[in-house]
Amino acid sequence: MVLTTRVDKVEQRRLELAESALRTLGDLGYARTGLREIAANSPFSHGVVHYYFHDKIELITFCVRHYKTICSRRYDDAVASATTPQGLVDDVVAIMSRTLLDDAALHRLWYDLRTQSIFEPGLREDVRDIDLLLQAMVGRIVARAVELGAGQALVDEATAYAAVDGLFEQALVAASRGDDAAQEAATLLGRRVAALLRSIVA
Amino acid sequence: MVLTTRVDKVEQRRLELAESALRTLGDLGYARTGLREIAANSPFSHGVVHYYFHDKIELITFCVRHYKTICSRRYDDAVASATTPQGLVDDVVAIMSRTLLDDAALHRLWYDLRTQSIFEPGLREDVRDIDLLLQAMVGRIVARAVELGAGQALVDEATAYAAVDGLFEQALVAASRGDDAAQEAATLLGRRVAALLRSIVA
DNA sequence: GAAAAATCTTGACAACTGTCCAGAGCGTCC
DNA sequence: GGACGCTCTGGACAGTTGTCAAGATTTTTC
Repeated sequence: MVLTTRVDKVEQRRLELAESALRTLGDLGYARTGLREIAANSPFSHGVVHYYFHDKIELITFCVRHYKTICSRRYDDAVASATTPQGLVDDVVAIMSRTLLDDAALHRLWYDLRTQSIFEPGLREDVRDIDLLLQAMVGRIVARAVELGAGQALVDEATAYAAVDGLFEQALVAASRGDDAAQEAATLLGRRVAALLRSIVA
Repeated sequence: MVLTTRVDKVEQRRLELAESALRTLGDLGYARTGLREIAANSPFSHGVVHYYFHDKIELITFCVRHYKTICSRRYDDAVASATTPQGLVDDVVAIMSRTLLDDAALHRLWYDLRTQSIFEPGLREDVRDIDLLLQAMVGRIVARAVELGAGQALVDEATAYAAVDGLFEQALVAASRGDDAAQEAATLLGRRVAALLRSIVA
């Protein structure tokens, strides 16, 4: 596709800047991330940010929206291909432990921005959208476990999501203490999510 | 106790400033809270902060330590006085829903600072201490439920804490959307924590 | 009551922030 | 070739930040 309209090129630049912003936010956190730092992690100078985005908030919002396209379908293959409840839990837990280690910056960014949304109303709607997407993701896992005969769901979708999410955030905080701690956190996360899932669908 | 040593007075000033910092941080969030704003919410001027604290980090750290003395014993009475598993869960859930509404700023601050600790190593140890304290708090609730004949614990203490904490954070984020949303979040939180507790100790 | 010490205010500093803008560089079209 | 529009740079702006220090004020000590 050589034919790139002007609109396409603009959208591509916005994506480039968003990727750079995601990297920077995941590294430094929202409180310490400035527009210049984001631009420094991109091929452009700091002025260009305001050429493609009206606001800092608009850029961050764009980032958060971009994030959801990366995350929310992560377990779909495992859900589709599982044949036993045991196998489903094993696969899900393996993916979760791996993404904790591989995509740590992305996850750090997500929890940071979700917390920021408490103080910054401009972020709330987008954060809420993603939360619902992630909740549906967990819901599909639970529903599939029920379908495979693991039992019945003892809590609703929102409760299951919040509980699993709590475990993931706990692991992410623990993983920030260093490489060894991250490895251990990933192992514990796997065990704990498995135990929890078996408790809430039985 | 009229006899106040010099050390006592210093400690009292540090507490006053910490209280003001807790208020400000809970209102504005870590990213938007400056030393001048903290001082403005206290009877002192901004320069005095560096008279009692070497650093901004030292002040924040002191705040976090102060926070733990407020929070970690919140459910002890309910745990001690409960006579049935049902009654225990009801009491705990009632306290939790109430503190979500009454101490929202304090809880906002806690989740904000815990996330900041991912990016700011200077906060990690204190945050970890509090996390362990809160975990023990949840552990006492679960252990008491078992003691009262609710069944056996299906997950370990850390898992139970992370799951309940996930529900609480979910409710806090939802509560930030306004007064009506906060009321609904408190109700849902109660129902969900009760359902979760009954699932993990059965 | 004077001297000394502790406490607090005020203003300054360098560094940083988000935002904006004048102009340079560029390719495209008449 | 000249004019035009899109893209990007780099600097400037007003405001904020954490930090510090000189001096005023209060409290303590002798």
